[in-house]
Amino acid sequence: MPELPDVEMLKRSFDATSLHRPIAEVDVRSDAIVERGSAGELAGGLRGRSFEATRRHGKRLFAGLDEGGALALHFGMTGSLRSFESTDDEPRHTRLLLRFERGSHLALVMPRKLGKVGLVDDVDAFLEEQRLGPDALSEAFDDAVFDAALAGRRGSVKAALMNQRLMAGIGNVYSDEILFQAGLHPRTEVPALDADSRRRLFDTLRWVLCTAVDHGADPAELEGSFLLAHRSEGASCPRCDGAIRRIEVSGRGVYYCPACQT
DNA sequence: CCTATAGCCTGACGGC
DNA sequence: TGCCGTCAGGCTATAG
Repeated sequence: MPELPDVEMLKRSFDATSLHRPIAEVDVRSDAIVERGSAGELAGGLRGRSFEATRRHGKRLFAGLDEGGALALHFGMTGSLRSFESTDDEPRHTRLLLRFERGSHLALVMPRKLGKVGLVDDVDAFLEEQRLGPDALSEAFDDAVFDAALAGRRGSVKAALMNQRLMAGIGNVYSDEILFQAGLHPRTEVPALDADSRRRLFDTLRWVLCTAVDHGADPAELEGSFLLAHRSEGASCPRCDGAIRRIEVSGRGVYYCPACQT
């Protein structure tokens, strides 16, 4: 699930359920997903604290703590958050469980343990250390920055869009969506784009991400003109009704419409 | 700098 | 029903 629009939704639900409540109990169920310190240190650093505000950067979510520092969340391929009241409602595959005072719980649910959680002192320093590019929906990421990110690249446009060091937030699904909306074939190479098409690609990228966020990153809500809900071999193209195809590009499954994307 | 590949993990799904 | 292969919305390390 978790690319930029999805993580934005997770941020909103975090904000709605889990701010300004002292954390009474921390249960780390999987040591494997803890980074920068041990499970014990993570639990110790959270217990008694409360979250004051969250910040999203690309696919990452940071929950700032009342006495400084932040909990950094990375959702991997299958991570999400669930808030619930009764212990009986704890979801399957809970890897980190927080119990707040006054009863409510927050679970980091992650069937495949490909994500990470950890404590960071300073979010900006962490982003720099990880060498993450600008968030793809931030003000700082304008068409000039996009152009600069692509300058001198030899590989595919898709790989560039998904490169978190160039721009943060786009993964396999949304890169497919952007290419579909831009009418570009998934194997299009960066040097094949002139200034005009780069500009159009940038506008498309912003439009796709904004629209996805506005519609709750929900495939059902984006049904109309989006490829998102048609990611299977032979599905019908939402634009031309032709057959969607699946090909392999650098080890990832790519869905596209051979008629619309040339 | 860039690509391709394997690996990390686990579950869902389809075919036999 | 059971077993097996394939696929899955991320990312890193490695080799070329």
